[in-house]
Amino acid sequence: MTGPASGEASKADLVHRQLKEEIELGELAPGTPLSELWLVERTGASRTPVREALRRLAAEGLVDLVPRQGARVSRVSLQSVRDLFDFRSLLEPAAIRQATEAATGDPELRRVFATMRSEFARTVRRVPSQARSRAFYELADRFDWAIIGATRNEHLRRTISELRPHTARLRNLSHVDPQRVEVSVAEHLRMCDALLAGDADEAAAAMAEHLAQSLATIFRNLARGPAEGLDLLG
Amino acid sequence: MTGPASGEASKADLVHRQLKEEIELGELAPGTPLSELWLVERTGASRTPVREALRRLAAEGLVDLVPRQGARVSRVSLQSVRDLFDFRSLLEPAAIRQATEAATGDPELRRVFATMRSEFARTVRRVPSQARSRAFYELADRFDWAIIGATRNEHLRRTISELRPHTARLRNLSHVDPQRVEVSVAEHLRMCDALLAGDADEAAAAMAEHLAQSLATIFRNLARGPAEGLDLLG
DNA sequence: TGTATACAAGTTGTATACAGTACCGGCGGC
DNA sequence: GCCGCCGGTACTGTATACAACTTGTATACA
Repeated sequence: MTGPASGEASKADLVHRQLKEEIELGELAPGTPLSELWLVERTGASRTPVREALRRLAAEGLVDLVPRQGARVSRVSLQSVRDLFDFRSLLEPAAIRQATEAATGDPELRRVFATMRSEFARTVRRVPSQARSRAFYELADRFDWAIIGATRNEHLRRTISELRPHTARLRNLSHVDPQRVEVSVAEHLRMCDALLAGDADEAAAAMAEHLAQSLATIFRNLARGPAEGLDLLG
Repeated sequence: MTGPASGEASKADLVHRQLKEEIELGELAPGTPLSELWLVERTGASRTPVREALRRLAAEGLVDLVPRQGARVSRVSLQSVRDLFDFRSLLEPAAIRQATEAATGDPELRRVFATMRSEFARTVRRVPSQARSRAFYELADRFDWAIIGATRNEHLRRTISELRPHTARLRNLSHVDPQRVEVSVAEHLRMCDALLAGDADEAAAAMAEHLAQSLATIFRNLARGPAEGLDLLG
């Protein structure tokens, strides 16, 4: 077999997606060596698509590629976490600003966010605390994607999208803080309210606050508990 | 020959760099089809490194890659220009802000920018207007790189760097406006002064103003003159 | 014992052969 | 005359063979 069928995904796409997911979930821990031959055995594809997948992951920053030496799952340092959140704090407030403006003139989009707002509220009220964090993160993901989707600027959209796997990985590598979920729901409600009210400044401020709180929580947890899979370099 | 010598660049790197430069300079016009075989003939490398170079260029947005169809030099629309400058207006003020803060505590860095400031001033005073625009753009490039280099945040640095080829290409595809150069020098002087004075807000404002003026000039020129190599879709 | 060197294993970088698809032309039917 | 079918061509996607480099280890030597 050599060519992929008509509209289907190429093997390079499949390998790329699989590895990306495994890195996100932490199944492939930071620092894990990724030999091309090993991935060939593992995925069933040949070296060419494996190579392409690795290069793509390297471009996204999920893999560190040393020229004549090989690839490893990229490591996570305190500095990299700071950098990530600083950068998100620059981009995502701008994105929610654009989304707010887009929603102002688009009833359909408003409905989407209104629905999400009620879902956030329900998450706090009705979902048992056991399953709450999972439900919340799923919902928060959808919220983020809705923001991204409502972002007009192509570059902004792409750049934020490429940051998401890093954020997700960070969440999966560290422990979930149940208390954090409660507060984070409130932050999302604030964002929804501002967005639905058409108040772009307030929405942006709410997003900035949300990111600052997320970062603070991560750092608190790291200082307290063990840093599973994290390198404490910075 | 198969492996690259010790510290040398791989063929994929070479092809990538060569194509990037040709696209930047406009020698490969937007929309030009880039068949792998054609590039093999043209560069002397085999398909594997050529493929890798194409994928990399696609990731940078310099090439449009249609799955079973091939690659073309990416097209430039009015919308893409707007998007590019809107995005730069988000990133680069933040970058010069960081650079300003970095320079405050780093005499060596201050010296670099001080030197550049005087070079900008000299460009206006002494360089004959014939060679002025070339000298100016070279200097402006160095200025931009200095800003990028002084940027602490890894993501910010990388993202701005990836935007630069697009900006450069735009400049090379459109006609240079000698009047614009005069004004742009003044804008750069303002940025230098603010940076050296340690006034991050003013530096950021100056950068925003500079970008807005650049965009306005481009649009004015496009409305007036012919749009060489540009698709007027947006 | 410490250092330098040669060897071996494993890895990536590259070239190339093969398989399957999309596009383009001409031809026949309606 | 127009539309749909069909083959040829050129291309991409994939697999694999080969060459060169890097690293680690064992050995010889000072």
